[in-house]
Amino acid sequence: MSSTPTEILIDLSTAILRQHNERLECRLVGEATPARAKRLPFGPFMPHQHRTMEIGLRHWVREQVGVDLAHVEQLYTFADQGRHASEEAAHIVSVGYLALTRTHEARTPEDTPPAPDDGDWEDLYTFFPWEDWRQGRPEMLDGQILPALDKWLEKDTQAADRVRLAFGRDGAQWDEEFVLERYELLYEAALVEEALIDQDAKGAPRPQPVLGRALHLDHRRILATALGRLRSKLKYRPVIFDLMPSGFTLRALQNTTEMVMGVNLHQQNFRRLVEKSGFLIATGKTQRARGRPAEVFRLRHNERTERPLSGLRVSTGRPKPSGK
Amino acid sequence: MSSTPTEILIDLSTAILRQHNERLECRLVGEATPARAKRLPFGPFMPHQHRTMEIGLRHWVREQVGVDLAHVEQLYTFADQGRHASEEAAHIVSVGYLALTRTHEARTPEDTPPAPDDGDWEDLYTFFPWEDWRQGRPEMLDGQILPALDKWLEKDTQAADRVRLAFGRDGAQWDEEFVLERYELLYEAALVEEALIDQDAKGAPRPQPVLGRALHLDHRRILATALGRLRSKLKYRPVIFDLMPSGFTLRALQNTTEMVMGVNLHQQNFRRLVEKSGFLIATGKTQRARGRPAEVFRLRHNERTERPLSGLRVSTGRPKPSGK
DNA sequence: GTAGTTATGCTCATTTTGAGTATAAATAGA
DNA sequence: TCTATTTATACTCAAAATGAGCATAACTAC
Repeated sequence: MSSTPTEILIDLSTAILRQHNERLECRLVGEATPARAKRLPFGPFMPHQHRTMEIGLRHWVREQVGVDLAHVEQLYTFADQGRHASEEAAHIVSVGYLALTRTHEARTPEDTPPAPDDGDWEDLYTFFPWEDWRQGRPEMLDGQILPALDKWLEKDTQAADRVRLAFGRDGAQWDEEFVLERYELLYEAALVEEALIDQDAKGAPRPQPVLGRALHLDHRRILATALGRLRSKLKYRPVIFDLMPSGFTLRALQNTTEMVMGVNLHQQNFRRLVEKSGFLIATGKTQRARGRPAEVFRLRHNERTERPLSGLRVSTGRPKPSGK
Repeated sequence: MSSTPTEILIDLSTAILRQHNERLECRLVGEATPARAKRLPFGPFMPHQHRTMEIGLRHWVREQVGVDLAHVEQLYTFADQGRHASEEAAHIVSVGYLALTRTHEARTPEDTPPAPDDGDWEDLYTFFPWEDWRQGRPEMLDGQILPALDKWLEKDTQAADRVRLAFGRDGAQWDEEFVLERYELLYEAALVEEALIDQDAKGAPRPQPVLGRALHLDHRRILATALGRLRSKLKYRPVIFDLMPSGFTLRALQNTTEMVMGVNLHQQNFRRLVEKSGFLIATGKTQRARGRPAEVFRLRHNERTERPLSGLRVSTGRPKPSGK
């Protein structure tokens, strides 16, 4: 293509998440065709225009995607596009970002519907159905994933311990933060479509179940990194509020937390945790729905800078004592 | 220099840490001259030779630096070299890495001295003296840093809250993980040499105290990121063992932890914590020095893959109840 | 021996956490 | 209007984790 020895392009790919319609949603671009899956919003990094990558990113996200980002965080820089067909022009290094945004809130109950961001937002868990434990342990785990992994392990016995840890078998706990580790294992075991594409561009016969919806190139890997990082970060930094509107009930906060963590939490203890954290201030207003009206809270000082940013130490239950 | 619109080079800079001589040490390269400070070990990323950046990194580290890396972790990708004089040839994006390595252990007490890695290893805290609280709160904080920051805040009052949080004032706790935040503030307030260099290449009169030793370009920023990440990661993943030799006493483990965290820990509680974690197995051997001989432990299964990798939830003390 | 030093064992009061039960305040339908 | 249902909020209680210290063991140095 070019004669320069290493022509490198930097591509900023961003997992933009929001909470909307009782779902954790991710913004996508492009049309899904049989040949090409959708992809994350992206833009090139242009060192001459933007001093830092984050500035560049915020810029084209606002232009192309039309949302204002609350929290922005660099995730990881992937250079091994070689794991995909390297027909692409130059070498592309993609820097993955996680961004959180708030849905616009209706000011009054009768206000315009929540400004249905015209973009293409999809439920995050369509890409990682095995990560959503809110309805209990997903059946696909015991029904499809673990059997298929076991079959794979017969050949590659090396990975047995990684599988055990990532998928919480044999006394190991399911750790909801290991999103990336699980996805990578499924990729290696050729249980996700991206692996099949990479292995063999010509439609080879698909073995095994093909799990979750695919994305362009390694974008699902970036998305997995994003979810894992967000789940992890929730516990020690107050990022959850960047997914919330300015006023919200504790139940809404809990719902959002549960969406992100992929598990259900104990309501009374969640309340205790949040109240003790001191992040919130009651507004005095209430919001009514079906049962008893709920108090509306807002962030203290409208800012997160107030206290030792400890985050919500949400816990997903104590490990059951195994044998011994 | 070149006519291509965006010629980008990727530079892998690595903070390689080890524990040696009762110190937490960092590997440096280059000679310090008045014009140029030392720098972190680095190498270019060559997409044609190495499939992933980490592979490339491990390769040239072994060649040039001559150490085997235990833990390797990508930290952050910095593109704003523009914050430095952009006379440099092309645009350089530097990907920062954190790597941990073990010092070679003498097999018997009379063995060859611990293979004094011929490289240039320096005490990490010469670059961040304010981060070491093992001898108590560093005097330079109240003596130099905070007064200078206050003076700076008179002009830029915006940053007051960031300073409060990062440096733990007005009831905020000192959070040992905020290494980067503190360094960035010192940079912005022009209290570190790198800031003076960037602002004005020609030796302008140095105001203020100049804190800690400087490094090339933004390498001290990478190092700050490394220390912060390591301090944070200790608490939830068992990375500390990648700094330890194969057999060690609990006191040695505690010393290493204290070096990293920059604080002293309660010995008995540390022991309880480690024992409960189940990471270690007593070898039956003991190691004698001055007082009662200490038992030598080693990692379980010689691997970290055993259990829910919870890390050592080291605590640095409960926040003192302030007013109310 | 004896003093000093370090490792290890154990106790104890608090705090945090997981898991309930109980009560309050609304809606929806008979 | 009454009643069942739903949701929010308040409290309780036992178990586990945590912070701090005392006590003892097993050495070295003199």
